[in-house]
Amino acid sequence: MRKKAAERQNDILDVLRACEKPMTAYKILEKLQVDEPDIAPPTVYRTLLALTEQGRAHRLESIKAFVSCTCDHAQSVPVLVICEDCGAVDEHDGSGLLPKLSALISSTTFRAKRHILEIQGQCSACLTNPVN
Amino acid sequence: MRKKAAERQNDILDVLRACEKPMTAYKILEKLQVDEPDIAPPTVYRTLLALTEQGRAHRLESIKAFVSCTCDHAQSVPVLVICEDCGAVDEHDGSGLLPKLSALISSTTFRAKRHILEIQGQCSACLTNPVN
DNA sequence: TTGAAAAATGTTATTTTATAAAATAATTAG
DNA sequence: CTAATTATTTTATAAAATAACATTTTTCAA
Repeated sequence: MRKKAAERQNDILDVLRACEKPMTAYKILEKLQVDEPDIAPPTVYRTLLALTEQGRAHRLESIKAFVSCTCDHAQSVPVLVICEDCGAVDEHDGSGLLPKLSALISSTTFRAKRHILEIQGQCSACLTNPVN
Repeated sequence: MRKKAAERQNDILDVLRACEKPMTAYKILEKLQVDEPDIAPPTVYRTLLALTEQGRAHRLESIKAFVSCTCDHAQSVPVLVICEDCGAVDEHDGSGLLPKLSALISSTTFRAKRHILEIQGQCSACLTNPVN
């Protein structure tokens, strides 16, 4: 028996929501394989592609991992804030940055399709308690 | 005979400058191996790390490739604009975005170390001439 | 000097991430 | 129904990155 794409997508979103830290594709794969041992990498990557295209999940390019979207899925400019120490990721809506961003690049001549905004550093918890 | 790090860094910058398109670590490796067949991946990655830390090169996280810096190497917020069609990359200084960015994230409680800003889309040449 | 400790670089091997291509199953149009 | 199309899975491999270890160079105190 094989699963419909939508069902698979929900499975993976469930996995992402269950861990509040970002997960790599292969970590997700491991989790899925607990119930369905025969799942292979392409299934995970295909499903993650669908989820990110829908805006229901985000790919953290700089750390090769995925999180579920916690903001408005329709927003076009997610700003992902990554703590280097504990790995926690916080999401913000960066649409307010668009005017400045467009002004910066020659926006009359470049058609932007995707904005990638990631910020790496230390979250307050890790600054306060460096043991983390 | 082995090379000093600084010399190696210049070699790799030369490679990056010679091609105006972004290069992956392994493409760079291939170029270097023309003259020095025994170079291995870690040499390239170590050198690229030094170059990016110095700001002399940038890593395009979303396409796993590198370009030489064409702006002020000291700038902290490079905005890298990537054409999906022809692969060309344009660099801008995004320091002007910092106030808005800081306001967006809870900057009092998060200490930002690195900003990653990449924009994917179509450059004017590819919009005009879709054959590219 | 010289040779022991530290730093830098090189090498081997492996791990991690990602995808191409082939195979199979489901769906749909006739 | 059943052939054609589309979607999904499987197998196998490619591509990217790094861990661990080995070697060379440098530094500097004795």
